[in-house]
Amino acid sequence: MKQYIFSLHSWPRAILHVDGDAFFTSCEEAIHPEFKGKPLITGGERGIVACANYVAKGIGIKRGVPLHEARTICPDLIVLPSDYETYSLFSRRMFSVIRRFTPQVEEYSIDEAFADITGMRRVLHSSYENIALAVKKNVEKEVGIGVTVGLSITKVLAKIASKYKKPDGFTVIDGRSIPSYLADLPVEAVWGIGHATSNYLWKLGVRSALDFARFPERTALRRFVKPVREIWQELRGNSVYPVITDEKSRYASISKTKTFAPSTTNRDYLFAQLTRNLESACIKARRHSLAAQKIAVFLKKNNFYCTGSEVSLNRPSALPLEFSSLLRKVFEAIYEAGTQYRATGVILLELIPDVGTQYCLFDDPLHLEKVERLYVAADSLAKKYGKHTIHLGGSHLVDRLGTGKRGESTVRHRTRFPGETERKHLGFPILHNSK
DNA sequence: TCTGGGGTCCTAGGACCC
DNA sequence: TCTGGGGTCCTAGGACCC
Repeated sequence: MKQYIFSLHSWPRAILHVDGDAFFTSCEEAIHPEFKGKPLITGGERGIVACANYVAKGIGIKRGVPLHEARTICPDLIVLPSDYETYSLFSRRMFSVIRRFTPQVEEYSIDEAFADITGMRRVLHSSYENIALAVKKNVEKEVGIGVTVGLSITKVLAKIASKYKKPDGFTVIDGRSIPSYLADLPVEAVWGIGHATSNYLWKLGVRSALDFARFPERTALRRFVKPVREIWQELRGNSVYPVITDEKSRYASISKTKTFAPSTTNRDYLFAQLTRNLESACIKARRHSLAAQKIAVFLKKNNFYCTGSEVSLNRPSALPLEFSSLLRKVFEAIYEAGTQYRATGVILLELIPDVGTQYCLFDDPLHLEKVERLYVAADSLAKKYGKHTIHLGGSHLVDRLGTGKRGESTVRHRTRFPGETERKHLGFPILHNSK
């Protein structure tokens, strides 16, 4: 068995990386052809450029630029809010076109896919290069957006190929031409090599991707940590990253963070922000029928350092009320009076499908049912009137109305909160309308 | 680069238990 | 009570990516 797997990977694979060109704006142009050829950006709702089309890029409007600056550069700029629902639709269409060529498709992000077409030449009566070209042509024709395609023998090399020329690029890196593509590529431009690693490699005398690929094996195995070792292998043409075909519908985590300007020391304000983070995260979790088994809470200081804590729950949940007294306790443990904080965040972790409530021995099923019904109602109201139509009352109320010990669990070592007292539920929680 | 928001994976080292 | 070793679980946090 082992031998079989090994031999399967011993001949070169053919891997495609398909990358949407200025994806968000391309989707908008597909819907509104009248925008084509004009400077266009999305991100209007956040005040910064999320995506710029190539016309806008040509006059210096890049991702991350503040809107007012972009408008100064180009008064005629067309500014649209990002419409993720629509882009997801285009994304799914792109993936389904690629799937016609091979079932081995990885939905890497909303605008990127990897596809393993190894062994498809005979089936499709075509060379790998022509299959790759056909993928590009078909996506463009059927989805109506431009894509860049890279073809090589590993994922990292396919990524380098698609990056080599864009937009509307098509690059093939076969085994023999690997060195010529890596020679002029700075090592920090390789997928997976960030600041920390490139600094380290710099000290070892590695400058280009080719230096990295040619790094002696003995030293590489000893000096590189696993992720770096794997990239090193991939650059040398040894495929170690599989194309992951699992549906990416399940999140491992859901986070909500909020940065505020100016920063603040105000404890009530910070807690209220955390409460809102928690609610938003839970809304998203419920939308995907997921429940968290763990929650992380953090505060970001002005110097960008975060203090926070992770806590396990004794029962998976996506209902803020069940977390609320826990949230309070974690907050009290990490908050330092007088410290300026610039952001808050909540992360729901270890998400599992929410298959109805699993009651614990000492839970009160009647109460839980009430809480659940409440959120079903809240979610349907949110659908009609928008998020946060209904939310938990002010932070002082949140504390008083905590659901007591239920829903909490053992809080481990560094985040132990002694002196916890059992609190009886005070009746139906008070909610108020934010409008 | 005066730094938004949403994710994933890996690892060192502490806690706890023989 | 002290000492040592080994295994497992878990958290904090680093590093990267889109």
